[in-house]
Amino acid sequence: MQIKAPKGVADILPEDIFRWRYVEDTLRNMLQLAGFDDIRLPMFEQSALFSRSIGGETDIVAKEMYTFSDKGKRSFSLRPEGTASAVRAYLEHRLYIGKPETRLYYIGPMFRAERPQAGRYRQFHQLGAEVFGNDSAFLDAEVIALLMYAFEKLGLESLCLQLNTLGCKDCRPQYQKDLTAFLADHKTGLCSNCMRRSDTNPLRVFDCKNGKCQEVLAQAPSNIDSVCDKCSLHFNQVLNLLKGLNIIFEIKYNLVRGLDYYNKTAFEITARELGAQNAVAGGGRYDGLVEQLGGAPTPAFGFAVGIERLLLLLADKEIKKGEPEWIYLILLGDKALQQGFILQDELRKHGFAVRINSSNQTLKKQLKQANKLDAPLVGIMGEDELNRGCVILRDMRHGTQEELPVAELIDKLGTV
RNA sequence: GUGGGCGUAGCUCAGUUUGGUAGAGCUCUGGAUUGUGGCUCCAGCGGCCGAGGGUUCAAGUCCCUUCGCUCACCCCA
Repeated sequence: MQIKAPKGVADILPEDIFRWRYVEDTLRNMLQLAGFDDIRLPMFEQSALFSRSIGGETDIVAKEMYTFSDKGKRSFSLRPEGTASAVRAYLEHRLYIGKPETRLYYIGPMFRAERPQAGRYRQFHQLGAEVFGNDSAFLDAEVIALLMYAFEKLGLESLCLQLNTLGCKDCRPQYQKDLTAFLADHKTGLCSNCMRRSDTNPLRVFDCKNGKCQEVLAQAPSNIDSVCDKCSLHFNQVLNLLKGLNIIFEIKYNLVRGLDYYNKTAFEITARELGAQNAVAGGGRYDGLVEQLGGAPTPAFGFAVGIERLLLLLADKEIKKGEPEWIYLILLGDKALQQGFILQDELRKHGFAVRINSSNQTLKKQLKQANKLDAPLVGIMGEDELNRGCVILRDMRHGTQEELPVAELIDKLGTV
């Protein structure tokens, strides 16, 4: 039996790389416009980093992490997301020193041991961005707007921006308590799924499609009424700023994120076309996390974009490849092959991309191979050309060619 | 972890209902005479029909088991 890639883990093949580059470059450019710096974070961390930040009871930590121990007793985990690492690096290297705020972004693979399905993989790629040290609603709106702009540049339409406020450490616990108490009182009216959820993830109950559950929930305490004045003010400010930028959004009071560290603004950008796993980006504010991981109290806001999901949305889009100029040397006979080999070396040292055909086959066959390789230019050297110190330069796109001295080839290529 | 769908050539798939010699298109290789590619035409290579067991004179086809892929639940990017 052939060894295959693990379930949910995919090769990104050469023929698809240009699509990845297109998406990554577009997002990178957008982030650079807003002063984000690139950071490269490790792909595994001490397990405790994730359980402490994401939350030990969350699905991500409780059942989706790839955890292993090294030769000692230390437990490590492949990162299931990037924010925890970013915060860790921010603290470890004192990236806050000398700056009023710190803006970071990173891009790379994340790992979650879930059952794969459309848009969900065990190794997948995220671009994440984090801002530390700014508690203003202007930041929330700025970053969300930036992301929407990037998606617009990518040519994505019909995306849906959903927002919610999760409250802060002062008002959220009370709401959670109220809601849990309410659900406990009305357990009999709920479906089995919701009964389970009322313990594990109470807010999720609002998502239920069951009509009976919805009837019960109509009486439930509402999130928006329960957040404190400060949170409410912050949220409304974010909404107004977005409106001022003509960004269309909807408020989704049952939007809840699967990571414990979020507070206040939470958002998700979804795409109908994607099927069940329809979130292409998600994020929000996490003002308590830096402190929780041992730093000074530091407000923070961040998001992550799922690259594969973005690529799924762009699957039908024509993306231009950018065909580089290069020359394929067709060499007929041993002497020409020797000369061509040296010429290949010289051309590369002058910065021209070049490959020789060392098969010593007939001209016809070598031309066919040039065609299959999509060579834009071909240099032909046989006995005749060799004797005259010349080479035929053929443009494969137009089918035109000319003969010129080998010495002039380098100059000529510069002008093609 | 739990369900549904699907596994036949490198790729996309017929063939399974009703058991009877393994198929098509694309790709690939060679050819259509001399040192000029793409287009066309001709020929050819390529398969333990996912794997194992069972029924049968006979299994790609029917039965059981198993593995893989995929979609969905859950959750998330």
